Amino acid sequence: MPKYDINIHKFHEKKKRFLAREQAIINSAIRLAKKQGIANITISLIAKHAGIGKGTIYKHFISKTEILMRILLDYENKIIASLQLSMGATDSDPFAPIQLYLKMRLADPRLDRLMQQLEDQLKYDIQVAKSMAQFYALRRSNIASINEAILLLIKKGLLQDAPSSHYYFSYLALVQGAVDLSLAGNFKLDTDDRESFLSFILEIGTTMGKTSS
Amino acid sequence: MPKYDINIHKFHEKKKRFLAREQAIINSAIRLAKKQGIANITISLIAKHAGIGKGTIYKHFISKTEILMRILLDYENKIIASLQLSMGATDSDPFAPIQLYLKMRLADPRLDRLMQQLEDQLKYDIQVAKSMAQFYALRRSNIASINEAILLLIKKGLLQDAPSSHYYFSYLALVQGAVDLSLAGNFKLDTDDRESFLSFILEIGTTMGKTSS
Amino acid sequence: MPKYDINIHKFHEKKKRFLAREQAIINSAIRLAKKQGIANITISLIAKHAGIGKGTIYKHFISKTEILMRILLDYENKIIASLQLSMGATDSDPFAPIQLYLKMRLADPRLDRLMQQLEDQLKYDIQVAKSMAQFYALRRSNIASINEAILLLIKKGLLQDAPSSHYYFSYLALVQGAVDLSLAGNFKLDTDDRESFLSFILEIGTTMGKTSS
Amino acid sequence: MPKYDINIHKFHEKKKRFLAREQAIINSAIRLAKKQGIANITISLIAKHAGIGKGTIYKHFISKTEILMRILLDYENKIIASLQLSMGATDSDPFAPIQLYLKMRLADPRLDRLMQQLEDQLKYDIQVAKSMAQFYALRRSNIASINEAILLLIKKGLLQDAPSSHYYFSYLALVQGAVDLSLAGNFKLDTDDRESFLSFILEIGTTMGKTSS
DNA sequence: AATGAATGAGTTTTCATTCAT
DNA sequence: AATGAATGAAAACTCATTCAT
Repeated sequence: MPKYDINIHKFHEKKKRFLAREQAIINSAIRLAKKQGIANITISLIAKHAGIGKGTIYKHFISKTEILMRILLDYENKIIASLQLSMGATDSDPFAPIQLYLKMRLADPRLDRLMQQLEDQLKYDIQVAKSMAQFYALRRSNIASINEAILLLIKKGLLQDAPSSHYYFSYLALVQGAVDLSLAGNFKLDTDDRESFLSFILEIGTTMGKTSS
Repeated sequence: MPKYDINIHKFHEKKKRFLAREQAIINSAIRLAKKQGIANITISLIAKHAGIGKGTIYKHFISKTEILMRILLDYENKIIASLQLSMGATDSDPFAPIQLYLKMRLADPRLDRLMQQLEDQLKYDIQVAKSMAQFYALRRSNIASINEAILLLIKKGLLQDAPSSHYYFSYLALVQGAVDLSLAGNFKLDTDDRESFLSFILEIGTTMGKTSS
Repeated sequence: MPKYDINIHKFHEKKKRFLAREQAIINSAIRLAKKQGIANITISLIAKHAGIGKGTIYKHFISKTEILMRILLDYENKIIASLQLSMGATDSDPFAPIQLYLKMRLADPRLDRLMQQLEDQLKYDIQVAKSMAQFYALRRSNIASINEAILLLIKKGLLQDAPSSHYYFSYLALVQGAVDLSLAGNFKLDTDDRESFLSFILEIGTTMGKTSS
Repeated sequence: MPKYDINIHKFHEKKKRFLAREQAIINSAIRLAKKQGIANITISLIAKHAGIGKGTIYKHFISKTEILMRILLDYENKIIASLQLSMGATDSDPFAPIQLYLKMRLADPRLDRLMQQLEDQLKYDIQVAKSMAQFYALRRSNIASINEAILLLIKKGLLQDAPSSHYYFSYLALVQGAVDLSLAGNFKLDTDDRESFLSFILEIGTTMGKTSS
């Protein structure tokens, strides 16, 4: 193996480790934020839990706010990626995009809630105004995809004709609400109840307004 | 008028002013938190907006956390009061408690969201553990009321027989979701759309599972 | 004494103490900077030496840089004030403004040098760009005053006709240099030598280019 | 060519490259310090501008302070070297050492000012106390040379009899001042003015106290 | 009783220095 | 030998809380 190959290999190794560490920081931040609330996490804490030094975090993110911003963007990006994938396969199952979207957001309710709080917090931060604009662009794109899927269903006669925004909003209302409930501070659904409840919601979500064909 | 009457009068005046000031502090805190996020409010800011000195706040609350706790408790108390009132009148309209609950929480979505965030933040705070226990007791009481109303509806044949918790959760899911949507950072519903959407949700919320009698 | 008089009195007392403390901060900063170099002073240190808490400093100045900026501006303002005063009295002694300027800057060479370093450091700081512009305006005003005094001397035949800027620069060169020398790290002038040297410089400064009338 | 010759050659090559790199580091540091002030340069920045890695700098200097110390010493050494050279040739032009000294320090005013600031900063640093002692020894040597030149001039009747220290200080005063003025933050001398001003200073510097022979 | 100046514990952030590769 | 990612000590800065007036 010639020398430059070794170097390229090493370079890639390094890059991979760098990215892995970046992810470790984000994961630490998410885990801690989910566990004890955004208000109660510090850079020191994130570093300690990621098993790295405080300074290292600033090699990856220019500020604490940037970390939070990144988490929010990653989440929305992940959704957009999945959604666009399933949008290409509406022939086999025209309900797929909507179900996928519901599932993704219900998969980890605590995480979904965290994103909501991040959005609320970062909304007022001038420092990340540009990134927030980007975030809202992604959000709009996701909404557009869902609307497109709904219009297709209406066109195919699978849903009653109504403003797609009403369907979209109703779906989201259910989902968001289900997310919130899963967290409902106090009385937790046990695993079985939870399962049955979520499938109940999913059923409502996908039958609501369905034509009785 | 004897002297002690004057004193009693003065005392009441004082007490009234004291309570008014306390409410002013809370209102300031709520207004600011709704406007710029919990993360971005300080005691100084609250004091300034309430038109009083920073030190005065500590005559009313022993800590910043206590203020937040108080806001959260007030909200839940307000709901429980209304709910218990309407529970006494299920003869005239057995759906009334449920509709009331939905309406109260949808009345000011931003406020409702604020409460969610307060709950999330205070949940981890040992300092207010006792008050949080009290809060959860209120919450449980509210859930019990709703469940009671649902069971009544089922018993009257107005709802299909199903675990009342499923109904309760579905209602809440819709409400919570509707709240979140009303805030959806980015694309605002204009006033008309908003009206029609909220009534759409209310309709779903109160017809969902209704027997076709 | 009526009540509002007491209040006004108290208000003034408070204000006075506030300003005194502000000056104490600045004095601490100057003393420390003169003693151990700008590079080696911290907010904590300044606070400790001023006998106050760290946080208090931030009630008076929004950042460390602002303190430095303030010191620089104060110095230039003090010079401008004196200079403008003596500009009004050129009838009795037309050399007065120049001598005054020389004396002021030679009065505390270490302080003068500190100002030089502050200027060099703040020059590159965007944060205080506006204040620096103000500083340069003061500086220009001082230069103008000196030039005016020189032109008067030339007009009165007390100085040979030459570009006033040459005189001005030469004066300043001497002064600046004398300042620097007084500090010359290593071998200090003892008090007597110093006296005689400074009067030597002053003499050169005020005779340089004098007509032999 | 025998093998050890090759090795010796290689060794010299290496050594040369090593020294070149060292100079590159110093040059980078100087360039940056002149451009944006001592307070605003970091090791990372120096490394980047020298086109090498941060770690490499520590193969050459044990600390950042050492780099600064080195710059200061290099400057003073350069002056001493030139000065001693011209001291050997006072027969042809007895004013030569003084003129040389003035010229060297006026050649790059910004650099000269940098040295002043370095001196002020390092003066308080225990870490380089020994090097500073060495620096002051060089400085004393330079002063001695100048004094010697002055005494010669007086002995030759080319300068009025006066304490040589007075002449020395006056020269330095002029030079230092001229340096400072050349930098005078604000209003820059344009190239022509600057030329004429510096020669004006040089003239004063070398005629001041000259006997009218 | 009300105030807000003063405080310092606790955060974020910087950067010289180390060290594994 | 050269590198730059990782580090953490040290600095700047914030803000809930106290307390003299």
